[in-house]
Amino acid sequence: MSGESLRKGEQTQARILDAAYDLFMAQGYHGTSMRQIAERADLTLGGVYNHFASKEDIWVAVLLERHPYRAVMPLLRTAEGDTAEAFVRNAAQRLVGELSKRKDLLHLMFIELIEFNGAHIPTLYAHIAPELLPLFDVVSARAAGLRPLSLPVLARSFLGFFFSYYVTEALMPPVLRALMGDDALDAFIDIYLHGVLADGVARGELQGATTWRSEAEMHRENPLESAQSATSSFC
Amino acid sequence: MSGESLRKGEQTQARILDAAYDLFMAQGYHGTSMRQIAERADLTLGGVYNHFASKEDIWVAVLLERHPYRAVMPLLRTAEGDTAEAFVRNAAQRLVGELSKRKDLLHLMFIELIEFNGAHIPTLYAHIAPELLPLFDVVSARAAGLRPLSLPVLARSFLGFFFSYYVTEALMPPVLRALMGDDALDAFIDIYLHGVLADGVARGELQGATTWRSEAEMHRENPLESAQSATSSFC
DNA sequence: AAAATAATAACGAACGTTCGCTTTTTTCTG
DNA sequence: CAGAAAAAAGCGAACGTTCGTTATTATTTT
Repeated sequence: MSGESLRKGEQTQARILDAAYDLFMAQGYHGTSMRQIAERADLTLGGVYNHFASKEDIWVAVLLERHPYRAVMPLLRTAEGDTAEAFVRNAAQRLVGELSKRKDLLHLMFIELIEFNGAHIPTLYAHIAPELLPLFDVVSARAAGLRPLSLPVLARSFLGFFFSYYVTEALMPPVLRALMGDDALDAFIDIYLHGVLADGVARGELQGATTWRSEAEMHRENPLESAQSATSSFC
Repeated sequence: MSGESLRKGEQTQARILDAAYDLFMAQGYHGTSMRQIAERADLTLGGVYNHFASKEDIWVAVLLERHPYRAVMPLLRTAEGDTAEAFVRNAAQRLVGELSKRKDLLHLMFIELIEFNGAHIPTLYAHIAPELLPLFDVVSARAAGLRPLSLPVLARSFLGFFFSYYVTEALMPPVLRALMGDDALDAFIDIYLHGVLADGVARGELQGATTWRSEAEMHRENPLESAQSATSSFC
């Protein structure tokens, strides 16, 4: 019962981080107490302090160990597709797929931003910087099919565009999300690849091409009734 | 000294909301105490409770009164431009301009999401639903120049894409942001209008067209050194 | 036997909220 | 317009609870 197994203390430490992660995600940092962490880790309050000196130390450990880059970067690094379009499609689907499976991933960063004003972000980036650069190489290998945008612009627009898929998922009124249907991601990818303008169209099939004009006209016909029905479905 | 002026209690109530808003933005909901709110509103702790029954009531009042839609929707409703492209450009510049001037706008929604799990979002949308629909009409009037995407997809991609401009502004390592330069927004708009693919290019000048390939190759030459220099600039 | 880990109990401080009282403001009335 | 009556607003202290943290003591693991 030794050798490859973790030492007792390391197991407990991992249990504390597990408990803290779950609670932070559900209630935020200030909304979570040390007593809750201790109880969920099957430990007494005092016992926790044998492994972490403070509550904030627990947060930093959680942040460094569970930050979303850790989960997202391998997905992007191994994305498939020879052409730029196929690669972007695959990478976007992987990214959003993972984000929607694990809605907590970005949550961690938002807690850091909101409750700490990003005070630990420099520490975080110092921790993951070595993993960032190989990612650039993957993108640059497919650069031939892309317009000559700068690498930071590309990275930021790609991540931002599909991160926003997650954010709007949470922020949008349910009734609007329902109108969007299940192929919303395909429509997002399409916009990212080809833009919203109609000028250079005729690039093949367009998913998400619905009867939206008639919807809008319906709104114009009787805006008040639409507003009221929308209002009621919000609640 | 009466008539058009506010009653005394309403002034104080507004002062409480001002104070609470500032503190919530800086420290989050759970990170802010009623005593801090009282002090910043030049009031005693007990006095606050003459105007709000609880701390959470203050939060809801702040959320309903200061939510970003209130500031953003008039900007979009009065955006100019006859063609779809001109309109999108103008609307995006207005949106991001306002977001970067007032970095707190989205913060409010994130606090709601993180510290309350969005418990008040239905209330919020019930509150602003009547303002949402006129916005749809504005977009549908310019629909001719856009590809036939559904209205919700258009709304979500537009807001999401440029909201993400704000989010990545806060999340990205400073060294990457610096690489992007000041014309990053123009590049964002361009991507939203025309996409990232090179297939339908030759649409005129392209801002942000830098020597990014050489940068990437520099990284490939000596990845470790780049990583270390990047690491050091993070801190 | 030594070192690491856990439990117990307690600390002072801060939390949201309530209370009784005084002062100010508004409204009613002559 | 004055002044009393009513209502609203503000104060200061205290409530009971929970917070993060820390000693001290007991129990396991090495």
